[in-house]
Amino acid sequence: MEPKDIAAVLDEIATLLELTGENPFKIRAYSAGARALESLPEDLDTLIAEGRLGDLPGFGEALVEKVTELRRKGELPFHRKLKASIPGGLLEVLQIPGLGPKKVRSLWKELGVEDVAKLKEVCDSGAVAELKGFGAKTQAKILDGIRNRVAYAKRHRWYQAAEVAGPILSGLRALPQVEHAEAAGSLRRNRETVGDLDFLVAAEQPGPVMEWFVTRPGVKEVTAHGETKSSVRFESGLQADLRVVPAEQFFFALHHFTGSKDHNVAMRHRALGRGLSMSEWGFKSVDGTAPAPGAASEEEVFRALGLPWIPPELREGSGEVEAAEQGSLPDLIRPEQLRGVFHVHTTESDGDDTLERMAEAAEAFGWEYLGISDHSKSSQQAGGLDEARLAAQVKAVGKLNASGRFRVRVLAGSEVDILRDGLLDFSDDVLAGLDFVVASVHSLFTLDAEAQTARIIRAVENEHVDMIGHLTGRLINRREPYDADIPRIIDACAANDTCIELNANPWRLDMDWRWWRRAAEKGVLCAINPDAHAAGQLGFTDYGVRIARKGWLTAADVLNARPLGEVLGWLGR
DNA sequence: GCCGTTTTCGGCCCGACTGTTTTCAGTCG
Repeated sequence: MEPKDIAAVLDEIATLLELTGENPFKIRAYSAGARALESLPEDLDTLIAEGRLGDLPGFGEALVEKVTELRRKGELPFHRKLKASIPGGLLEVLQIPGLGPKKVRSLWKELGVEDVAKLKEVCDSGAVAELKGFGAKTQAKILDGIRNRVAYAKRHRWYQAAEVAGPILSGLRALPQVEHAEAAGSLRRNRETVGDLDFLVAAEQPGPVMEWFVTRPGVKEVTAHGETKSSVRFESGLQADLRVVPAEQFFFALHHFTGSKDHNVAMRHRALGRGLSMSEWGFKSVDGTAPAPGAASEEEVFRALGLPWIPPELREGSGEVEAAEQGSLPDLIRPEQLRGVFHVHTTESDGDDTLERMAEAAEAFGWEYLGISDHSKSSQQAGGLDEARLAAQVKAVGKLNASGRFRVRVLAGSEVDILRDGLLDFSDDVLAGLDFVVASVHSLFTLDAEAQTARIIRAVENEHVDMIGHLTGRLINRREPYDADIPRIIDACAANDTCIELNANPWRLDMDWRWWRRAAEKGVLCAINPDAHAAGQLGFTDYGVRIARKGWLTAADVLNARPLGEVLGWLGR
C-alpha cells in the first residue's frame, strides 16, 4: 500500500475511534501520523528497512507496527474490525455541521441512526428534539445540514476562495474602526483548496464591523453572530468567519488562525518548553514567573520563541519549526524571480491567441523567454500538430525572433503526447529539431500504477524530453490523479536530469506541493509553467509560485528562474 | 497513542459560540 493510502487508513481509524468515544489524544496521534505520511522526507521502505520510522516525531511503537503492516500486507486487522463495528453511514452523518462524535454516537445508540436517510427520518418525526442534549433548534439545523450537505462538504479551489475574500478584506480595511485586517487560515497558507475563509480584524469596537460583515452581498445565512465572532454562509456554500480582537492581540490571533493545527501544536510545545502557554490571546507565563512578551508584528511572535518568521505557506507542521530553529528555512521563490515560461499554447492547437499575441503578452511580463508548446498530433481533440505543421511553426517562431518585434525570445517546442507504451508522438529526429520538449499524458488515465509509471519513466528517459507536464493529471475537485508511483518517477527524473513541471493552471497545480521538497532534495528541477491557452492565462504562474513556495522551493530549484543564457545551456545539456 | 533536563505515568493547546441548560457539554477551528 502506498503512503497516501496508508495515511487514508490512519485518518479513517481516527474518525472511527471518535465514534467509539476513544481518548481524543489517541485519535490525534493517528491523524498526526497520517499527516506525516503525506509528506515523508524519505522513502517509506527505506525508513522501515533501516528501523528509522520510529525516529519520526509522533511515530511510536504502535504506529510503526501498523504502518509497517499496511505497507507490507496492504491490510490491518485492527482497522478491519474497527470498521466492522461501526455503521459506515455514520461517517457521512459526522460531516453534517453541528454534529460531532458525541452527538452522532448518541443518535446512533439512542435512536438507531446508521446513515443520513435514517437521520432525516428521526428528525422529521421529531424524535431528535426529545433526545437529551438536543432540542428543536438542533433538529432544525440538522435537517438544514442534510439538505445542503453536498454544497457544504465541498472545498473550494484556492483562487475561487481568493476572489471572494479579496473584496471583503479591502472592505474591512476601509472601515473606520479597523486597525488591521487579514485573511488567515488555509487561504493564507496557500493550500490548493480552501474549506472556509477566516478573517481577522483588530478593532476596539467590534459591533459595527460585525454588522458590516454579516450584511455582505451574497450572504445566504448567518450561522453565528456573537460579540467578537461571526460566521456566514455564501450562496456557493463557502463559509466565512470573522473574529475581532483588540490590537495588542492581533498578531497572536493572526498566527493562531493561520494555523495549521499541527503547526500550532508544535509552536505551543516550544512555548511550554520556555515556560510560556500560548494561545490566540498571547503568551501567559505558566508558573507566573517568566515575563509574557507581547507582539507588535508576527515576526515578534516567532522571535519570542527564538525563531525567525516562518512564511505561512510552510506552516503545515512538517518540520518548519525545526528548520527555523536550525536556521535552515528555505529562501522561497518569489513571482518576480521568474524570467520566462515554457508551456504555452496558441491557436495552432487549442489556444485562443496567436503566437504574436502570446509573445506580446509575455513581453508585458518582462520575461526573457517564452516557450511555445502546442499539442502533438495524437491529441486530436485539441487540434494537435503533425510533423509538417510543427515544422511550419518552428519556422514562424524563427521568423518572429528574427523580426526583432519583441525583446522576449520565443522558444519553439512541443507538448508531445506520451503514448500508451511510453513512446512519444514524434520521432527523436523531429524532437531533436526543437528548442525544448514537454512530454505529457493525455490518454489512458486508468492504466494500473505499474503500467502508468513505466510509461512515464520511459518518456523521462528519452534524451530529448526536457520536462514532464502535469505529472499526475489531476483536476482539483473534478478528477483524481492517475495511478502512478511518484517517488519512482522523481528518482527517474533525478537520474536522467529531466525537469518536472509545476503546472500552474488553478485546476491542476500539478505536481502536488507535497512532493516538491523531496524532488528538490534529489536535485530535480522544477519548471513553473502556466499551461496558458490564452494571453490572459500567462499570469497563472502566480498560482504556480504559491504552490512552489508551499513545496519549500527556492529560485535555485526552479529552471525558469534562470536567465535565458543559462536556460539555453541547460536545454542543450 | 505519544512522550519525558521534573515524569515510564499522567499529562497531552485553548477559547468562542450555541443550544440546552440553570452551570455546562459539545462543536469548531
